[in-house]
Amino acid sequence: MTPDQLADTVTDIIATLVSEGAIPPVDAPEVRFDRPKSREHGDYATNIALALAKPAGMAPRDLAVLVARHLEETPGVASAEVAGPGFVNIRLESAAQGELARTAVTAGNSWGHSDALSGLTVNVEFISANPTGPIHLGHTRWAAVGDAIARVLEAAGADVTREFYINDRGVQMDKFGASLMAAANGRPVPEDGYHGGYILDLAAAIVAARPDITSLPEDKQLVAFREAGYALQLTQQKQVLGLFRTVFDVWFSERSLHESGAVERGMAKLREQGHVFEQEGAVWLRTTDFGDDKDRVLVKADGEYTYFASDTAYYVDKRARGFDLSIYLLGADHHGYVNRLRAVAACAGDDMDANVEVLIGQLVKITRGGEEVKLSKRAGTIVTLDDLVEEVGVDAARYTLSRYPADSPLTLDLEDMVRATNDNPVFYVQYAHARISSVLRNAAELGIDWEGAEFDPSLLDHERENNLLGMIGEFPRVVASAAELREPHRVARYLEDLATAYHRFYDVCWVLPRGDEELAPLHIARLWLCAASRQTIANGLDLLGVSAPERM
RNA sequence: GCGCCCGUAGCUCAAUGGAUAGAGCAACCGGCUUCUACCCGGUUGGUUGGGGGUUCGAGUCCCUCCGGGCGCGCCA
Repeated sequence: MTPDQLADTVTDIIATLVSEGAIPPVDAPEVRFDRPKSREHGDYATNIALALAKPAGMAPRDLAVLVARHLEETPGVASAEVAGPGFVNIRLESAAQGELARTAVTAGNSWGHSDALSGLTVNVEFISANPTGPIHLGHTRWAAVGDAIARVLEAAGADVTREFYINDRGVQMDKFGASLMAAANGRPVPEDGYHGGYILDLAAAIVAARPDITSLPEDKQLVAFREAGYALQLTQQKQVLGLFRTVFDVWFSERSLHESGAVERGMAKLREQGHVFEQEGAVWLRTTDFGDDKDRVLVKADGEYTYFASDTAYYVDKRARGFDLSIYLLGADHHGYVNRLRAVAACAGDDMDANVEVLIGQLVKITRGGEEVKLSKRAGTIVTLDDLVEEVGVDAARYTLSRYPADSPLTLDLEDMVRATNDNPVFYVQYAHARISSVLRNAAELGIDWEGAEFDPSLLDHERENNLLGMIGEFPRVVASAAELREPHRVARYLEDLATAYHRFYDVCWVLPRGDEELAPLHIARLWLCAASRQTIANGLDLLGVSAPERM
């Protein structure tokens, strides 16, 4: 029996109580069953009586007694007790609890998935780095978290598109080209250019592929370097992100917005909605109509489109492509964009609460041996995604970056990440998976067909088995809340607890027959529990883009 | 100056208004003559930055102060 089924049961009980006149008709709050921190409080607990007390005008404990009395009659429920100010604590019969193992194994790779967001078409845009340098650690948090958000949304049934917006237009591109040209000609890179060592490598690669490039006139040469560098850099970004298992469905070029007429279409859409005005020779969008602190310029007095014009066109284009919800993942240094992006949606005639969502993530502070490393592309002191993967591996990097809520500031020490490899929780979780895999391999070698054998879930009544089953039962709700809150770190934290529950079980409960011991129903039941644990860990790791090894 | 985010154990961080604020690391003590010890058990460690408020209940919500980060262009 799952906690959600318990909740449904209580919803029915409340409806019954209302129809019997035991409690006044009220809008009942959503029923939730949680796993209490202390097992003395049972397998599950609900605060529904406390939440219902005020609207019903009754004492919480009186309500709790009514609910508990009905719950005790529910099949699978061993006991229901009222505790504290009005909590209802439930104990399940071990058979009802043990059924969770069958549920998880039967569901397989879709265990934990739901249809909570089915029908929702979501565009998740993240990283969106300039194509003027490698993906660095500042972007890497989003490479891990953005992809994990996409994965949990998919698990909740949403139709998700991962999108990378390429800022390939504007003065930064020209500075990039100028830097490459200077480097190729043995001249110092301009003060406001890009100074990383990668510029020299890129310049050399460009010259090698096209030796005559440096004999072009300066203006043509700059464009040639810019375009060649852009192509190489973009390819490199795609390749590195692919290595990191973050694969984008769409790489969207800012230039293409201008070339395809999308900018004009976006402007037309905004004009149609009546939020565009002209002042002092410039064209403005009245974003202050929707909570922005100042209006924004779309077209400068000199006739040039602003970057903001691209942003608005991009949003309108996303809508035209059929996305119900556009999620933007931005760094804290862009939090000033939140109001204007929301206002853009509203100016386009959309609902800024429903159609757009801006998630702000704090920046990652990088230290090396306790000393801060400044991530400056221009100063050339960057730590790239490439470096990180090479040093710690994809699994450790992805996991470490996605086990913290994105809105909490994070300090990572590079030396720690390398040295503390064995202490990284990702290995703890993966080890549990490998350990279970080993047990199941051994079972197969012993010729035990646990899947085909009779499974008696009531045999799983050991305290550690009960605890492990309870953890497994939480998985679908963890996934659902991770999707709903856009917080995939919940999956990681959950997996650590689940791994602990498994290791504790394993420590005390022997799974396979020993020596010439005969195969008993308990062995079978425990193998089901192992298989359910493994399936849950594997599915959870997959949501984070982390591998689930069979051996370690 | 205005705005947003943050402040939890020595360190890095959890905790969807719920019961005694939890993990990992670090420190100390213990556990493998049968399924992976990358594991398990135990001990030490807190005025959740300070103060006030809201309520059955606040780390969580509101006000205020302190401290830190970031943002406030017809730049991109």
